[in-house]
Amino acid sequence: MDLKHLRYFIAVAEEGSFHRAARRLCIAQPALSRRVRDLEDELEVALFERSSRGVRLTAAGEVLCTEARQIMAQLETARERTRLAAQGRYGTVNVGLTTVVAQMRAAVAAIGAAKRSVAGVNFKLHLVPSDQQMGALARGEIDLGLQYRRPPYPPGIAYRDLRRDRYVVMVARDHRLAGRGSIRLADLSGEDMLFPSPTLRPETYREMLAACQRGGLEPRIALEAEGLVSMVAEGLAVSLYNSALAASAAIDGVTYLEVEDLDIPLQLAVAWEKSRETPAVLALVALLERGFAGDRTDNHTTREPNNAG
Amino acid sequence: MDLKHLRYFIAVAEEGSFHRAARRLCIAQPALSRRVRDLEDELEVALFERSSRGVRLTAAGEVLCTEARQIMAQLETARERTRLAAQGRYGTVNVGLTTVVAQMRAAVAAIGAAKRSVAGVNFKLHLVPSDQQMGALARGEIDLGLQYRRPPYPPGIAYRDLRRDRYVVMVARDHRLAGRGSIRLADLSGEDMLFPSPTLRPETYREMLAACQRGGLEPRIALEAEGLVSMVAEGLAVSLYNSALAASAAIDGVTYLEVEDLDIPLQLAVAWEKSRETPAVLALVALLERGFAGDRTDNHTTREPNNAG
DNA sequence: CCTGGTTATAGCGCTACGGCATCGGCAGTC
DNA sequence: GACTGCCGATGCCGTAGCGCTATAACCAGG
Repeated sequence: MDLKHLRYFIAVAEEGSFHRAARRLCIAQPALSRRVRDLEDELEVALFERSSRGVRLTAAGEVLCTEARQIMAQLETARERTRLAAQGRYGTVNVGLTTVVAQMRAAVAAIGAAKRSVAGVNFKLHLVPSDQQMGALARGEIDLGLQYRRPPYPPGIAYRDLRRDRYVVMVARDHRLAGRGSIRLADLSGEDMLFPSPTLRPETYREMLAACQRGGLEPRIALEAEGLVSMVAEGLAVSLYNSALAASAAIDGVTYLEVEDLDIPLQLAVAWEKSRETPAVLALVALLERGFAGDRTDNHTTREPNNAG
Repeated sequence: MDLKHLRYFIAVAEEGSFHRAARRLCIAQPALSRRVRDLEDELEVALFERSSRGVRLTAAGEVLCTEARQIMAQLETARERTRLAAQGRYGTVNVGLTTVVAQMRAAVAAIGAAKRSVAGVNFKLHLVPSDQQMGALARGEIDLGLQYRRPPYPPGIAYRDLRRDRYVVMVARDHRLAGRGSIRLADLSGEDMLFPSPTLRPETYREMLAACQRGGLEPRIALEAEGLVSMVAEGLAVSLYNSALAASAAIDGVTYLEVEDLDIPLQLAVAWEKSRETPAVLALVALLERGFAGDRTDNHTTREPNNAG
């Protein structure tokens, strides 16, 4: 079954005549007769009742006619959508984000804005851990990755830094340090700590350990895990925490403290593979940049008030 | 855009490799490369990112792939439905009925039963006056006609008689003849009558007039129209009426009487064009025959009680 | 009976497609 | 670092499908 055959068939059905249809299609009538006959032979179904003064659709022909019209329409939309997709104005953009980013209002808001502003493009979100995002980008599993990461990036990957955050320390509300507002690393001596895992996140682990030691702190690692607020609330440990999430994570029983001498920047960035850079991707990048424009730099200096009780 | 191209494209997309796709399609790899390139040239869009170790869909390719798959699926259903339609197990059967038939429970019930029993077939009803049904059948506007009619039928038309009815006389409830149960034509002398129109229904008119004259009645024609029950109720005229509808038409203020010496049979029949006879048509015919099996013959002898008060 | 309309059939030429042989690029291996 | 496989692209040739013209067969209306 060839599309040309269907086109021809529709023309004959609409004109009710091989002659007129042939004229409309700009081909000769015999050729048209043959092609329609071919279609009937292939389907083993009579599509027209022929008479000496024109043709009429059979019941089967009637059905095929509506079906064929639908197929033609769908073909047209396929063409259209493919073209739009090439311009990044249609299709699906797969966005990978870490659990931390997924909890950030600004990031989610920017994606929502993109969805509305780039009509026809569906942004599909996937939770992808930081350490897997570059691989996922390379394999094409995601088109865009949102994570906390600093250069270097692998070759072929483009990125934009969006915003810098800092580490704070999350402690139980009745902890001896609660209410201090800000501390130094050395103040955490003797505390059980939640700490990045050296196997899951070796870079972060090394960096963090080095920073602690620079600040005169040999951390006592209670658990190689992060973000377990309930453990902090129970007073089982203190935990380093992303300042961007500290306020929203400050559930009952915990509060957070600034750390004056912890100088590890947390860089939120968006990355994509240059070869898969489409207008839709760039649009989302631009929206993200705009969404985070207010807090591009580390806002150590403009610290917001501690919301601890 | 050729279906063959789309098939090829889908194969390459699914296999992620021209070589493997070519093997699956049983063609050589170079031919496949060319055809996919043709498709890309036509759409002016890159569908694959080629590398020395395989290919990967671009965003546009991703979109076209899902679209193409849908088109293929729809093509398959088109094939399927066309075949089914040829067997009369799919599609639309246009049924023409007169207003009188449309008021008959048994006819409507049979069509409903057909709708349920022949899944996939949609029975579409059209009100078509008796005198236009043969033309509509010939022009293919309807596939099946239900009307009161006796042979002869035009050539090429098949039919089945379904049931015979008779004429009764509808009179106002306070009419001098009301309560008589049955009368003779001569009893209607001097009555104003509703009578078939000689222009709209010449056959019926002639037949009816002849029958009246045979019965010794020279009808006084008040209006060339039928079925105007409210006129009868107001006592402005009496009217001949189809016995099948007399009971249901006996609204407040009217009743009906048998006419002993009016021997014009009312033959309910279903007709169709032999050349457009499909299993769906035959199925509906069979269901209609079954639905009317109980009253195939004129039931003059088994007259049901007059429901007039 | 002829004329003008319809669709179907026959024979010819071109285009598009598929086949084979080969080239060029990249990765893993010895 | 050359070698070997595996990949997609390119060049060239034969063929099958499609459209063309000419013509037949059929039917209705003048």
